Amino acid sequence: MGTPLPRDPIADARLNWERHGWSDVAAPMAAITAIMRTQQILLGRIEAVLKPFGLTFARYELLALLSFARSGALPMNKASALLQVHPTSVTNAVDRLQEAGLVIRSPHPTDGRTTLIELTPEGRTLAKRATAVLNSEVFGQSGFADQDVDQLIRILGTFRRNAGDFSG
Amino acid sequence: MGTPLPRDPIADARLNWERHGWSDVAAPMAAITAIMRTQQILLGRIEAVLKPFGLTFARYELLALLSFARSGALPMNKASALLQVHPTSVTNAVDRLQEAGLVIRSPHPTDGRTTLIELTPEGRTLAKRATAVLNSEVFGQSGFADQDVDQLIRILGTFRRNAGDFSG
DNA sequence: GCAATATACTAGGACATCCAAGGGTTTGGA
DNA sequence: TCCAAACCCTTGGATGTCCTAGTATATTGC
Repeated sequence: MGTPLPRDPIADARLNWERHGWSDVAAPMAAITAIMRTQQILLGRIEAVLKPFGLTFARYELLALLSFARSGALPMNKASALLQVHPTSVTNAVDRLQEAGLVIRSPHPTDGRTTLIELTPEGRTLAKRATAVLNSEVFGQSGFADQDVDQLIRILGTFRRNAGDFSG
Repeated sequence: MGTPLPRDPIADARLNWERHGWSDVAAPMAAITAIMRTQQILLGRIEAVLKPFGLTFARYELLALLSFARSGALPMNKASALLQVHPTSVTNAVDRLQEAGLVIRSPHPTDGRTTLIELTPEGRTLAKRATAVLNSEVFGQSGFADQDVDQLIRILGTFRRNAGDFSG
């Protein structure tokens, strides 16, 4: 997984698709496979940057989300919806963040079913520090040209809307 | 995770970034986050299609890779390199595919360290059937416009090359 | 008012990914 | 020739994701 391959494996897969008579879907196959691989590369970079903070991307995302909430607190179901992950994934992340003293669970004032996740001062500080490093080490050096960033935002935004992520 | 949100959470995150004075990296942050989410959506669709076959995407990828190898067999380390995943992930996938009778492990004829993964007739048949459904249900209905597919292949191809995936 | 339905969170299980470490096989330089 | 270094695969552990099911609380409708 270290040395670069002599050929692009995804381009090769596309050629294989075409050779087998699936030319009509070869291009989307290649695009989708490229998205999978790109996500893997980016996630690796992000996790490497967050590791010194004792954070994973899943935990960081939750921390960052809370840090932008005015009160520094959110119901778990709201966090699940905004992060677009399964509720059990939020439970998992909160468990670990709570162990680390970065968030606390507190009961919802009016709805007994709901649990609020609240940022602790330590959590807020760590979120700030982690964001600064992510900005400089990952987002600031994404390797995408500016106009390509715009293209990605447009293309993937349309895709996500069509997939039912949001209606706006 | 079912109902569409009223607003695009990634666009909101971008606004938050800009509000906090990180405008210079807000766009790449949004693009990268969109890639993460898009991958999640696509993986979900793929897994749903493969589930009736008793396959996951990881196992399918290995099966497909083998089906394109002339001999229907590949060394594990080669599969690991081409699929760009950790060797232990290949071990895991092969274990399960072997239990299902879709591949068999065989010793390398000259190198005692190497294990060959070989497609069984059942494995080859299943790969073919699964590919047909993936083509029609996922790749053929990706939701990307044709020119956007080309853009994605170009943008992500450049990114992957710069990230060291391949040198070609 | 009370039962039926809907919602919120958590527990347990199946999978996948990576890392670290260990045992076997080859290769290559002293 | 021979031993150290490199390489290949597997095991064990930590994390994350999702699904299914179960418990508790709210809401709805009769």
